[in-house]
Amino acid sequence: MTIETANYHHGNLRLALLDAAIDQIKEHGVEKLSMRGIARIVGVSQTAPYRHFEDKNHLLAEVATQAFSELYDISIDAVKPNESPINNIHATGLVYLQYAIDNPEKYRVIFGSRIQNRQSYPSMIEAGEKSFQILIDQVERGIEAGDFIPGCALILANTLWTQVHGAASLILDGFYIDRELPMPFDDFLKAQIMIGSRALLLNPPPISLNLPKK
Amino acid sequence: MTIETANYHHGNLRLALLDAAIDQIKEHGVEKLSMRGIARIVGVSQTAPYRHFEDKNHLLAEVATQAFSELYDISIDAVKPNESPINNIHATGLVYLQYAIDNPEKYRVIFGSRIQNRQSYPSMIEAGEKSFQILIDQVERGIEAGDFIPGCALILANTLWTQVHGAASLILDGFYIDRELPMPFDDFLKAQIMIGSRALLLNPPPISLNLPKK
DNA sequence: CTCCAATGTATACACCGTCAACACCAATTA
DNA sequence: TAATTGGTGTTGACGGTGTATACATTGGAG
Repeated sequence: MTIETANYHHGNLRLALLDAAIDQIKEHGVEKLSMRGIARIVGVSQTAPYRHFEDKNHLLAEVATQAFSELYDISIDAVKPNESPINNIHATGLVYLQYAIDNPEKYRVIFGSRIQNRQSYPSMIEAGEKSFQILIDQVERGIEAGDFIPGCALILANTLWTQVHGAASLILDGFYIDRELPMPFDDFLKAQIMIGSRALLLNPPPISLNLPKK
Repeated sequence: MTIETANYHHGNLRLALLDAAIDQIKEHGVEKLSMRGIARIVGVSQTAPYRHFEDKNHLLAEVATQAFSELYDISIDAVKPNESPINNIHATGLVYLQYAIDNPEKYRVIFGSRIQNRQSYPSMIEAGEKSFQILIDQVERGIEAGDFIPGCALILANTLWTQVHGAASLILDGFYIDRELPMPFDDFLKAQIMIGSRALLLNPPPISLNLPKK
Protein backbone atom coordinates (compact mmCIF):
# COMPACT_ATOMS: atom_id res chain seq x y z
CA MET A 1 0.00 0.00 0.00
CA THR A 2 2.08 2.90 1.25
CA ILE A 3 5.42 2.06 -0.26
CA GLU A 4 7.86 4.40 1.36
CA THR A 5 11.24 4.09 -0.20
CA ALA A 6 14.52 3.55 1.59
CA ASN A 7 14.49 5.56 4.76
CA TYR A 8 16.44 7.10 7.55
CA HIS A 9 18.37 4.84 9.83
CA HIS A 10 17.23 1.40 8.89
CA GLY A 11 15.81 1.68 5.40
CA ASN A 12 12.12 1.05 5.74
CA LEU A 13 11.88 -0.63 9.07
CA ARG A 14 8.11 -0.51 8.77
CA LEU A 15 8.03 -2.96 5.87
CA ALA A 16 10.69 -5.15 7.41
CA LEU A 17 8.65 -5.44 10.60
CA LEU A 18 5.48 -6.26 8.71
CA ASP A 19 7.29 -8.96 6.76
CA ALA A 20 8.78 -10.39 9.90
CA ALA A 21 5.38 -10.36 11.56
CA ILE A 22 3.74 -12.23 8.69
CA ASP A 23 6.61 -14.68 8.72
CA GLN A 24 6.21 -15.36 12.40
CA ILE A 25 2.47 -15.68 12.11
CA LYS A 26 2.78 -18.15 9.27
CA GLU A 27 5.38 -20.16 11.11
CA HIS A 28 4.23 -20.10 14.70
CA GLY A 29 0.71 -18.67 14.69
CA VAL A 30 -0.76 -15.39 15.84
CA GLU A 31 -0.66 -16.46 19.45
CA LYS A 32 3.11 -16.58 19.44
CA LEU A 33 3.65 -13.29 17.66
CA SER A 34 5.39 -10.74 19.83
CA MET A 35 6.46 -7.19 19.20
CA ARG A 36 9.78 -7.84 20.87
CA GLY A 37 10.20 -10.94 18.76
CA ILE A 38 9.90 -9.19 15.42
CA ALA A 39 12.15 -6.39 16.66
CA ARG A 40 14.74 -9.01 17.53
CA ILE A 41 14.45 -10.63 14.12
CA VAL A 42 14.84 -7.36 12.28
CA GLY A 43 17.68 -6.40 14.59
CA VAL A 44 16.37 -3.27 16.26
CA SER A 45 15.56 -2.40 19.82
CA GLN A 46 12.40 -3.71 21.36
CA THR A 47 10.63 -0.39 21.30
CA ALA A 48 11.53 0.57 17.76
CA PRO A 49 8.37 -1.01 16.30
CA TYR A 50 6.32 1.49 18.25
CA ARG A 51 7.58 4.26 15.97
CA HIS A 52 5.71 2.56 13.14
CA PHE A 53 2.75 0.84 14.79
CA GLU A 54 0.77 2.42 17.56
CA ASP A 55 0.48 -0.96 19.24
CA LYS A 56 0.27 -4.67 18.51
CA ASN A 57 -3.37 -4.39 17.55
CA HIS A 58 -2.60 -1.85 14.84
CA LEU A 59 0.11 -4.09 13.45
CA LEU A 60 -2.29 -7.03 13.33
CA ALA A 61 -4.91 -4.90 11.62
CA GLU A 62 -2.38 -4.13 8.94
CA VAL A 63 -1.61 -7.82 8.47
CA ALA A 64 -5.34 -8.52 8.27
CA THR A 65 -5.83 -5.82 5.66
CA GLN A 66 -3.14 -7.40 3.55
CA ALA A 67 -4.69 -10.86 3.92
CA PHE A 68 -8.12 -9.53 3.01
CA SER A 69 -6.67 -8.12 -0.12
CA GLU A 70 -5.10 -11.48 -1.03
CA LEU A 71 -8.48 -13.06 -0.48
CA TYR A 72 -9.96 -10.50 -2.82
CA ASP A 73 -7.39 -11.18 -5.51
CA ILE A 74 -7.96 -14.91 -5.62
CA SER A 75 -11.73 -14.48 -5.45
CA ILE A 76 -11.89 -12.06 -8.31
CA ASP A 77 -9.71 -14.40 -10.34
CA ALA A 78 -12.20 -17.21 -9.82
CA VAL A 79 -15.05 -15.24 -11.33
CA LYS A 80 -15.52 -15.52 -15.10
CA PRO A 81 -17.89 -13.00 -16.68
CA ASN A 82 -19.31 -15.54 -19.10
CA GLU A 83 -19.86 -18.22 -16.50
CA SER A 84 -23.20 -18.68 -14.77
CA PRO A 85 -23.59 -17.03 -11.35
CA ILE A 86 -23.97 -20.35 -9.56
CA ASN A 87 -20.79 -21.68 -11.15
CA ASN A 88 -18.94 -18.53 -10.23
CA ILE A 89 -20.19 -18.89 -6.70
CA HIS A 90 -18.97 -22.46 -6.55
CA ALA A 91 -15.59 -21.41 -7.86
CA THR A 92 -15.12 -18.54 -5.43
CA GLY A 93 -16.24 -20.73 -2.57
CA LEU A 94 -13.62 -23.29 -3.41
CA VAL A 95 -10.71 -20.90 -3.76
CA TYR A 96 -11.79 -19.16 -0.59
CA LEU A 97 -11.70 -22.42 1.33
CA GLN A 98 -8.41 -23.30 -0.26
CA TYR A 99 -6.93 -19.99 0.81
CA ALA A 100 -8.01 -20.62 4.37
CA ILE A 101 -6.51 -24.10 4.30
CA ASP A 102 -3.26 -22.91 2.74
CA ASN A 103 -2.92 -19.90 5.00
CA PRO A 104 -4.51 -20.97 8.23
CA GLU A 105 -2.71 -18.52 10.45
CA LYS A 106 -3.40 -15.54 8.24
CA TYR A 107 -7.02 -16.54 8.05
CA ARG A 108 -7.11 -16.62 11.82
CA VAL A 109 -5.70 -13.11 11.97
CA ILE A 110 -8.50 -11.91 9.76
CA PHE A 111 -11.34 -13.59 11.57
CA GLY A 112 -10.04 -14.62 14.96
CA SER A 113 -10.70 -12.51 17.99
CA ARG A 114 -7.09 -11.39 18.22
CA ILE A 115 -7.90 -8.05 16.67
CA GLN A 116 -9.97 -5.81 18.88
CA ASN A 117 -12.04 -2.81 17.87
CA ARG A 118 -12.39 -3.81 14.26
CA GLN A 119 -14.52 -0.78 13.49
CA SER A 120 -11.58 1.50 14.14
CA TYR A 121 -9.65 0.18 11.15
CA PRO A 122 -11.71 1.39 8.21
CA SER A 123 -9.23 0.35 5.54
CA MET A 124 -9.31 -3.19 6.90
CA ILE A 125 -13.12 -3.23 6.88
CA GLU A 126 -13.09 -1.86 3.36
CA ALA A 127 -10.75 -4.60 2.16
CA GLY A 128 -13.19 -7.14 3.55
CA GLU A 129 -16.22 -5.47 2.01
CA LYS A 130 -14.57 -5.52 -1.37
CA SER A 131 -14.41 -9.31 -1.29
CA PHE A 132 -17.97 -9.55 -0.10
CA GLN A 133 -19.08 -7.37 -2.97
CA ILE A 134 -17.93 -10.05 -5.41
CA LEU A 135 -20.48 -12.39 -3.92
CA ILE A 136 -23.21 -9.78 -3.97
CA ASP A 137 -22.58 -9.10 -7.64
CA GLN A 138 -22.92 -12.73 -8.59
CA VAL A 139 -26.03 -13.14 -6.48
CA GLU A 140 -27.60 -10.13 -8.16
CA ARG A 141 -26.89 -11.63 -11.55
CA GLY A 142 -28.52 -14.86 -10.42
CA ILE A 143 -31.58 -13.04 -9.17
CA GLU A 144 -31.93 -11.07 -12.39
CA ALA A 145 -31.67 -14.27 -14.40
CA GLY A 146 -34.55 -15.67 -12.35
CA ASP A 147 -32.45 -18.48 -10.93
CA PHE A 148 -32.18 -17.28 -7.33
CA ILE A 149 -34.67 -16.27 -4.67
CA PRO A 150 -35.61 -12.70 -5.43
CA GLY A 151 -35.77 -9.86 -2.98
CA CYS A 152 -32.47 -9.15 -1.32
CA ALA A 153 -29.05 -10.00 -2.69
CA LEU A 154 -27.33 -8.98 0.53
CA ILE A 155 -29.13 -11.59 2.59
CA LEU A 156 -28.39 -14.33 0.09
CA ALA A 157 -24.76 -13.35 -0.31
CA ASN A 158 -24.49 -13.36 3.44
CA THR A 159 -25.82 -16.90 3.60
CA LEU A 160 -23.06 -17.95 1.25
CA TRP A 161 -20.44 -16.14 3.24
CA THR A 162 -21.48 -17.65 6.56
CA GLN A 163 -21.44 -21.11 5.01
CA VAL A 164 -17.99 -20.84 3.60
CA HIS A 165 -16.59 -19.01 6.59
CA GLY A 166 -18.12 -21.53 8.96
CA ALA A 167 -16.57 -24.35 7.00
CA ALA A 168 -13.19 -22.64 6.98
CA SER A 169 -13.30 -22.03 10.73
CA LEU A 170 -14.24 -25.56 11.60
CA ILE A 171 -11.57 -26.96 9.32
CA LEU A 172 -8.86 -24.73 10.76
CA ASP A 173 -9.92 -25.48 14.31
CA GLY A 174 -9.39 -29.14 13.63
CA PHE A 175 -12.95 -30.31 13.83
CA TYR A 176 -12.48 -32.67 10.93
CA ILE A 177 -9.12 -34.07 11.83
CA ASP A 178 -10.35 -37.22 13.49
CA ARG A 179 -13.88 -37.34 12.19
CA GLU A 180 -14.52 -40.06 9.65
CA LEU A 181 -15.71 -38.55 6.41
CA PRO A 182 -17.59 -40.64 3.90
CA MET A 183 -15.49 -39.28 1.04
CA PRO A 184 -12.06 -37.82 0.34
CA PHE A 185 -11.58 -34.40 1.90
CA ASP A 186 -11.56 -32.49 -1.40
CA ASP A 187 -14.84 -34.05 -2.43
CA PHE A 188 -16.21 -33.19 0.97
CA LEU A 189 -15.40 -29.54 0.40
CA LYS A 190 -17.04 -29.58 -3.00
CA ALA A 191 -20.11 -31.31 -1.63
CA GLN A 192 -20.47 -28.71 1.11
CA ILE A 193 -20.34 -25.91 -1.42
CA MET A 194 -22.71 -27.63 -3.84
CA ILE A 195 -25.28 -28.34 -1.18
CA GLY A 196 -24.96 -25.03 0.59
CA SER A 197 -25.45 -22.98 -2.55
CA ARG A 198 -28.64 -24.89 -3.35
CA ALA A 199 -30.20 -22.69 -0.67
CA LEU A 200 -30.26 -19.78 -3.10
CA LEU A 201 -31.87 -21.57 -6.00
CA LEU A 202 -35.55 -21.11 -6.70
CA ASN A 203 -35.79 -24.60 -8.15
CA PRO A 204 -32.72 -26.55 -7.14
CA PRO A 205 -32.01 -29.61 -9.24
CA PRO A 206 -32.69 -32.88 -7.47
CA ILE A 207 -29.42 -34.38 -6.35
CA SER A 208 -28.52 -37.35 -4.27
CA LEU A 209 -25.51 -38.27 -2.26
CA ASN A 210 -25.28 -41.93 -2.99
CA LEU A 211 -21.76 -42.49 -1.95
CA PRO A 212 -19.55 -45.33 -3.03
CA LYS A 213 -18.26 -46.99 0.13
CA LYS A 214 -15.32 -44.59 0.03
CA MET B 1 -18.91 -33.28 36.97
CA THR B 2 -16.62 -34.56 39.72
CA ILE B 3 -18.20 -32.96 42.74
CA GLU B 4 -15.69 -33.39 45.49
CA THR B 5 -17.10 -32.22 48.74
CA ALA B 6 -15.46 -29.85 51.17
CA ASN B 7 -11.79 -30.52 51.13
CA TYR B 8 -8.44 -30.03 52.71
CA HIS B 9 -7.12 -26.53 53.00
CA HIS B 10 -9.42 -24.45 50.91
CA GLY B 11 -12.57 -26.45 50.38
CA ASN B 12 -12.74 -27.27 46.73
CA LEU B 13 -10.38 -24.78 45.24
CA ARG B 14 -10.80 -26.48 41.90
CA LEU B 15 -14.42 -25.46 41.51
CA ALA B 16 -13.78 -22.00 42.86
CA LEU B 17 -11.06 -21.47 40.27
CA LEU B 18 -13.26 -22.72 37.46
CA ASP B 19 -16.04 -20.37 38.53
CA ALA B 20 -13.65 -17.46 38.76
CA ALA B 21 -12.29 -18.30 35.33
CA ILE B 22 -15.73 -18.36 33.73
CA ASP B 23 -16.55 -15.11 35.47
CA GLN B 24 -13.44 -13.44 34.15
CA ILE B 25 -14.03 -14.79 30.67
CA LYS B 26 -17.58 -13.54 30.65
CA GLU B 27 -16.56 -10.15 31.91
CA HIS B 28 -13.30 -9.44 30.15
CA GLY B 29 -12.91 -12.06 27.46
CA VAL B 30 -10.64 -15.06 27.06
CA GLU B 31 -7.76 -12.89 26.02
CA LYS B 32 -7.61 -11.25 29.42
CA LEU B 33 -7.92 -14.43 31.44
CA SER B 34 -4.85 -15.11 33.52
CA MET B 35 -3.96 -17.90 35.88
CA ARG B 36 -2.57 -15.41 38.37
CA GLY B 37 -5.71 -13.37 38.04
CA ILE B 38 -8.09 -16.12 39.08
CA ALA B 39 -5.75 -17.14 41.89
CA ARG B 40 -5.87 -13.57 43.14
CA ILE B 41 -9.66 -13.50 42.98
CA VAL B 42 -10.03 -16.75 44.86
CA GLY B 43 -7.42 -15.61 47.34
CA VAL B 44 -4.71 -18.19 46.95
CA SER B 45 -1.13 -18.00 45.82
CA GLN B 46 -0.37 -17.63 42.14
CA THR B 47 0.82 -21.20 41.73
CA ALA B 48 -1.98 -22.90 43.61
CA PRO B 49 -4.09 -23.34 40.43
CA TYR B 50 -1.38 -25.60 39.07
CA ARG B 51 -2.30 -28.21 41.66
CA HIS B 52 -5.64 -28.54 39.89
CA PHE B 53 -4.99 -27.72 36.26
CA GLU B 54 -1.91 -28.89 34.44
CA ASP B 55 -1.73 -25.57 32.64
CA LYS B 56 -3.89 -22.79 31.28
CA ASN B 57 -4.83 -24.83 28.24
CA HIS B 58 -6.27 -27.59 30.39
CA LEU B 59 -8.30 -25.08 32.36
CA LEU B 60 -9.70 -23.62 29.14
CA ALA B 61 -10.54 -27.07 27.85
CA GLU B 62 -12.58 -27.62 30.97
CA VAL B 63 -14.43 -24.35 30.47
CA ALA B 64 -15.10 -25.34 26.87
CA THR B 65 -16.42 -28.73 27.89
CA GLN B 66 -18.84 -27.03 30.22
CA ALA B 67 -19.97 -24.59 27.53
CA PHE B 68 -20.44 -27.40 25.03
CA SER B 69 -22.68 -29.11 27.48
CA GLU B 70 -24.76 -25.94 27.94
CA LEU B 71 -25.07 -25.77 24.19
CA TYR B 72 -26.27 -29.33 24.20
CA ASP B 73 -28.85 -28.67 26.86
CA ILE B 74 -30.49 -25.77 25.07
CA SER B 75 -30.36 -27.57 21.73
CA ILE B 76 -32.03 -30.69 23.02
CA ASP B 77 -34.70 -28.52 24.62
CA ALA B 78 -35.47 -26.96 21.26
CA VAL B 79 -36.22 -30.29 19.63
CA LYS B 80 -39.81 -31.54 19.90
CA PRO B 81 -40.38 -35.18 18.92
CA ASN B 82 -43.68 -34.43 17.24
CA GLU B 83 -42.40 -31.47 15.27
CA SER B 84 -41.19 -31.79 11.69
CA PRO B 85 -37.42 -32.17 11.19
CA ILE B 86 -37.14 -28.89 9.34
CA ASN B 87 -38.95 -27.04 12.11
CA ASN B 88 -36.75 -28.66 14.72
CA ILE B 89 -33.73 -27.64 12.72
CA HIS B 90 -34.95 -24.07 12.56
CA ALA B 91 -35.54 -24.07 16.28
CA THR B 92 -32.15 -25.48 17.21
CA GLY B 93 -30.46 -23.08 14.84
CA LEU B 94 -32.11 -20.15 16.53
CA VAL B 95 -31.32 -21.15 20.09
CA TYR B 96 -27.77 -21.96 19.04
CA LEU B 97 -27.31 -18.48 17.61
CA GLN B 98 -28.95 -16.97 20.64
CA TYR B 99 -26.57 -18.82 22.92
CA ALA B 100 -23.62 -17.50 20.97
CA ILE B 101 -24.99 -13.96 21.15
CA ASP B 102 -25.76 -14.20 24.86
CA ASN B 103 -22.45 -15.85 25.76
CA PRO B 104 -20.01 -14.46 23.22
CA GLU B 105 -16.92 -15.05 25.27
CA LYS B 106 -17.80 -18.60 26.17
CA TYR B 107 -18.56 -19.29 22.53
CA ARG B 108 -15.15 -17.96 21.65
CA VAL B 109 -13.53 -20.30 24.12
CA ILE B 110 -15.23 -23.22 22.44
CA PHE B 111 -14.38 -22.33 18.91
CA GLY B 112 -11.62 -19.77 19.03
CA SER B 113 -8.04 -20.80 18.57
CA ARG B 114 -7.19 -20.18 22.21
CA ILE B 115 -7.33 -23.88 22.96
CA GLN B 116 -4.53 -25.85 21.43
CA ASN B 117 -4.35 -29.58 20.79
CA ARG B 118 -8.08 -30.11 20.87
CA GLN B 119 -7.69 -33.81 20.14
CA SER B 120 -6.05 -34.34 23.51
CA TYR B 121 -9.22 -33.46 25.40
CA PRO B 122 -11.52 -36.34 24.52
CA SER B 123 -14.26 -35.38 26.97
CA MET B 124 -14.44 -31.93 25.38
CA ILE B 125 -14.66 -33.44 21.90
CA GLU B 126 -17.33 -35.80 23.09
CA ALA B 127 -19.41 -32.96 24.52
CA GLY B 128 -19.27 -31.28 21.12
CA GLU B 129 -20.17 -34.44 19.22
CA LYS B 130 -23.20 -34.92 21.41
CA SER B 131 -24.64 -31.60 20.23
CA PHE B 132 -23.83 -32.40 16.63
CA GLN B 133 -25.66 -35.69 16.97
CA ILE B 134 -28.89 -33.80 17.61
CA LEU B 135 -28.59 -32.32 14.13
CA ILE B 136 -27.74 -35.64 12.55
CA ASP B 137 -30.81 -37.25 14.11
CA GLN B 138 -33.14 -34.62 12.74
CA VAL B 139 -31.55 -34.78 9.33
CA GLU B 140 -31.98 -38.54 9.27
CA ARG B 141 -35.64 -38.15 10.10
CA GLY B 142 -35.97 -35.66 7.26
CA ILE B 143 -34.27 -37.99 4.82
CA GLU B 144 -36.45 -40.91 5.85
CA ALA B 145 -39.56 -38.80 5.40
CA GLY B 146 -38.41 -38.06 1.87
CA ASP B 147 -38.08 -34.33 2.52
CA PHE B 148 -34.30 -34.01 2.43
CA ILE B 149 -31.61 -34.94 -0.02
CA PRO B 150 -30.95 -38.63 0.50
CA GLY B 151 -27.58 -40.25 0.85
CA CYS B 152 -25.61 -38.96 3.77
CA ALA B 153 -27.00 -37.33 6.87
CA LEU B 154 -23.55 -36.41 8.14
CA ILE B 155 -22.81 -34.21 5.15
CA LEU B 156 -26.14 -32.43 5.41
CA ALA B 157 -25.90 -31.96 9.15
CA ASN B 158 -22.47 -30.55 8.61
CA THR B 159 -23.81 -28.03 6.13
CA LEU B 160 -26.22 -26.83 8.77
CA TRP B 161 -23.54 -26.63 11.40
CA THR B 162 -21.16 -24.62 9.24
CA GLN B 163 -23.95 -22.21 8.38
CA VAL B 164 -24.95 -21.55 11.91
CA HIS B 165 -21.40 -21.52 13.22
CA GLY B 166 -20.32 -19.16 10.46
CA ALA B 167 -23.16 -16.83 11.30
CA ALA B 168 -22.30 -16.93 14.99
CA SER B 169 -18.63 -16.20 14.31
CA LEU B 170 -19.31 -13.27 12.05
CA ILE B 171 -21.80 -11.81 14.48
CA LEU B 172 -19.45 -12.14 17.44
CA ASP B 173 -16.57 -10.70 15.48
CA GLY B 174 -18.62 -7.61 14.85
CA PHE B 175 -19.09 -7.96 11.15
CA TYR B 176 -22.67 -6.77 11.36
CA ILE B 177 -22.22 -3.92 13.76
CA ASP B 178 -22.02 -1.19 11.21
CA ARG B 179 -23.44 -2.94 8.21
CA GLU B 180 -26.89 -1.77 7.19
CA LEU B 181 -29.31 -4.65 7.32
CA PRO B 182 -32.55 -4.50 5.36
CA MET B 183 -34.52 -5.78 8.37
CA PRO B 184 -34.37 -5.92 12.16
CA PHE B 185 -31.57 -8.09 13.46
CA ASP B 186 -33.81 -10.84 14.82
CA ASP B 187 -35.55 -11.18 11.50
CA PHE B 188 -32.19 -11.27 9.84
CA LEU B 189 -31.20 -14.25 11.96
CA LYS B 190 -34.43 -16.05 11.14
CA ALA B 191 -34.04 -15.34 7.46
CA GLN B 192 -30.50 -16.72 7.47
CA ILE B 193 -31.69 -19.92 9.07
CA MET B 194 -34.72 -20.24 6.80
CA ILE B 195 -32.72 -19.74 3.66
CA GLY B 196 -29.76 -21.81 4.74
CA SER B 197 -31.84 -24.82 5.63
CA ARG B 198 -33.50 -24.76 2.21
CA ALA B 199 -30.27 -26.32 1.00
CA LEU B 200 -31.33 -29.66 2.45
CA LEU B 201 -34.78 -29.78 0.97
CA LEU B 202 -35.44 -31.88 -2.09
CA ASN B 203 -38.18 -29.51 -3.23
CA PRO B 204 -37.86 -26.29 -1.29
CA PRO B 205 -40.96 -24.12 -1.27
CA PRO B 206 -40.67 -21.00 -3.39
CA ILE B 207 -40.10 -18.03 -1.16
CA SER B 208 -39.34 -14.45 -1.79
CA LEU B 209 -37.70 -11.76 0.21
CA ASN B 210 -39.79 -8.80 -0.67
CA LEU B 211 -38.92 -6.59 2.15
CA PRO B 212 -40.90 -3.66 3.41
CA LYS B 213 -38.56 -0.70 3.41
CA LYS B 214 -37.51 -1.67 6.94
C1' DC C 1 25.37 25.14 8.41
C1' DT C 2 21.86 24.90 11.70
C1' DC C 3 18.02 23.00 13.53
C1' DC C 4 13.94 20.02 13.78
C1' DA C 5 11.25 16.21 13.38
C1' DA C 6 11.47 11.53 12.47
C1' DT C 7 13.59 7.58 13.88
C1' DG C 8 15.97 4.42 17.01
C1' DT C 9 17.67 3.22 22.02
C1' DA C 10 17.94 2.40 27.12
C1' DT C 11 15.60 1.78 30.99
C1' DA C 12 11.79 0.68 33.65
C1' DC C 13 7.12 -0.92 35.19
C1' DA C 14 3.68 -4.09 35.66
C1' DC C 15 2.11 -7.97 34.06
C1' DC C 16 2.21 -13.01 32.47
C1' DG C 17 2.91 -18.69 32.57
C1' DT C 18 5.24 -21.88 34.96
C1' DC C 19 9.11 -24.42 37.53
C1' DA C 20 11.46 -25.91 41.93
C1' DA C 21 11.88 -26.14 46.70
C1' DC C 22 9.59 -26.00 50.78
C1' DA C 23 5.49 -26.13 54.40
C1' DC C 24 1.33 -27.93 55.99
C1' DC C 25 -1.99 -31.31 57.24
C1' DA C 26 -5.72 -35.18 56.68
C1' DA C 27 -5.81 -39.83 56.24
C1' DT C 28 -3.51 -44.41 55.91
C1' DT C 29 -0.63 -47.65 57.90
C1' DA C 30 2.58 -49.80 61.33
C1' DT D 1 -1.23 -44.20 69.09
C1' DA D 2 2.59 -42.68 66.29
C1' DA D 3 4.95 -42.39 61.97
C1' DT D 4 4.60 -41.71 57.24
C1' DT D 5 2.77 -40.34 53.01
C1' DG D 6 0.70 -37.83 49.37
C1' DG D 7 -2.34 -34.20 48.20
C1' DT D 8 -2.49 -29.34 48.71
C1' DG D 9 -0.88 -24.55 49.23
C1' DT D 10 3.19 -21.01 49.48
C1' DT D 11 7.56 -18.56 48.39
C1' DG D 12 10.61 -17.17 45.25
C1' DA D 13 12.50 -17.18 40.90
C1' DC D 14 13.27 -17.25 35.66
C1' DG D 15 12.37 -15.66 31.39
C1' DG D 16 9.03 -13.82 28.75
C1' DT D 17 5.48 -10.08 27.35
C1' DG D 18 3.33 -5.02 25.96
C1' DT D 19 4.37 -0.50 26.34
C1' DA D 20 5.47 4.32 28.65
C1' DT D 21 9.14 7.65 29.31
C1' DA D 22 13.26 9.92 28.62
C1' DC D 23 17.19 10.23 25.86
C1' DA D 24 20.34 9.85 21.48
C1' DT D 25 21.04 10.08 16.62
C1' DT D 26 20.60 11.80 12.12
C1' DG D 27 18.82 13.07 7.35
C1' DG D 28 16.96 16.65 5.04
C1' DA D 29 14.53 21.36 5.08
C1' DG D 30 15.47 26.17 5.98
